[in-house]
Amino acid sequence: MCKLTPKPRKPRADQIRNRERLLEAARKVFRSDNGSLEAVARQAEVGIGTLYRHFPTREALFQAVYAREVAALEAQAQLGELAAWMKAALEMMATKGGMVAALEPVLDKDAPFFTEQSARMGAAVGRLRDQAVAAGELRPDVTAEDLMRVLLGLSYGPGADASRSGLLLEVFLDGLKPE
Amino acid sequence: MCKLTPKPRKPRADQIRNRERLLEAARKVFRSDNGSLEAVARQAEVGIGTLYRHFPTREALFQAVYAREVAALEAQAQLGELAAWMKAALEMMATKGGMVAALEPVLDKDAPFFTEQSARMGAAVGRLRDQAVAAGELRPDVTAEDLMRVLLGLSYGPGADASRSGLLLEVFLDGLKPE
DNA sequence: GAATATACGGAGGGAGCCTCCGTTTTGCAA
DNA sequence: TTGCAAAACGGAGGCTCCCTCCGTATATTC
Repeated sequence: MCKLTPKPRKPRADQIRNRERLLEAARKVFRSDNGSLEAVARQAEVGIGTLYRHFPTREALFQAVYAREVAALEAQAQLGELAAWMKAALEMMATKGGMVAALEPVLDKDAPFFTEQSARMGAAVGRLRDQAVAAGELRPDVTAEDLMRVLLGLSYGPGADASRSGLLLEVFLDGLKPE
Repeated sequence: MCKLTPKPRKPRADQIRNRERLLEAARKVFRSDNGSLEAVARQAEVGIGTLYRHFPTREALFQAVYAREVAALEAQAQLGELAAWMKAALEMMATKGGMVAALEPVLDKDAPFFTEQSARMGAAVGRLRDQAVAAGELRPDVTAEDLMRVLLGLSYGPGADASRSGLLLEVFLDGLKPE
């Protein structure tokens, strides 16, 4: 009388367990190792096939791992302080190297589909940015994507130096004022 | 009577020819393909072993390919205009994706040896930066490495968008003024 | 034209990516 | 409980890339 959908089965226990193991392993491996997916599977003591079934693409795994970080940044964005938010985001990226992975998809124009994570992230930043523009605190020709790009650029790639990126963000924020 | 060194032989013709082919092939492959070294060798119609003999590491190949670009930027730096130079560098990177590879080594603190290319590049930027500081046009707390970092960050990695990076550099340069 | 230093090519071993499918486990109904 | 089909598991296997090593080919030199 209740379930009109075919047959809702309880998810299997091993499925849940393995997913958890994989996420845990991925966090470790992404932070140190070269980030090979096979290494993640090994660390999780799970077959490589299992990894791919849970997370069909590398992206999917990244997204899942850093969903929590995204949520935190999203919450922080509620406060409505653009400059403060960018500093917090930078901080987060500095301490948690892999965090950048969560930002990437937002910027990838070619992404086959806008995932929920990146959509939420993008929306949060967009809101912040719009408020700042409305308040006359931000050059209107700078978009939310631009802001993400800079954050990513400052903390990503070879030569990224956490001890300097704070200063560089400062410089950038200075330049962001209109007029 | 002249050569005290053992036996100076003329370099073989095929050696020179192959080196040229490899550089040409590398330029093409780095710009489009995934940048696999095997692809470079194939494109050059040369054995993989030959590639490795000429360029023992990926870095070595990159460096050779972009040595000319570096020289151009170095020349441009002679003009002594920091802002103009950064714009030119950005432009170059936008049109020639692989150019970033030439900048990377400058930023890599862990590089086992400071190559000539990166040393020249670093020196050129350092000079520009010092002049700008002396002229009171640049915050003295920003180093030459910082400048490179930003250039790299704006044009490198996922989401890099040549059409936006010009504006972002503008913003950054605005923020660079002291006071 | 021969000798020999020099360069060439690619086989081969290691590793990662991803797919596919036979085997095992699990939830559910009888 | 027991049985069974759905769901999940694991890893072999086919592909590509990385890099080394060494037998073969060739340009220079005498």
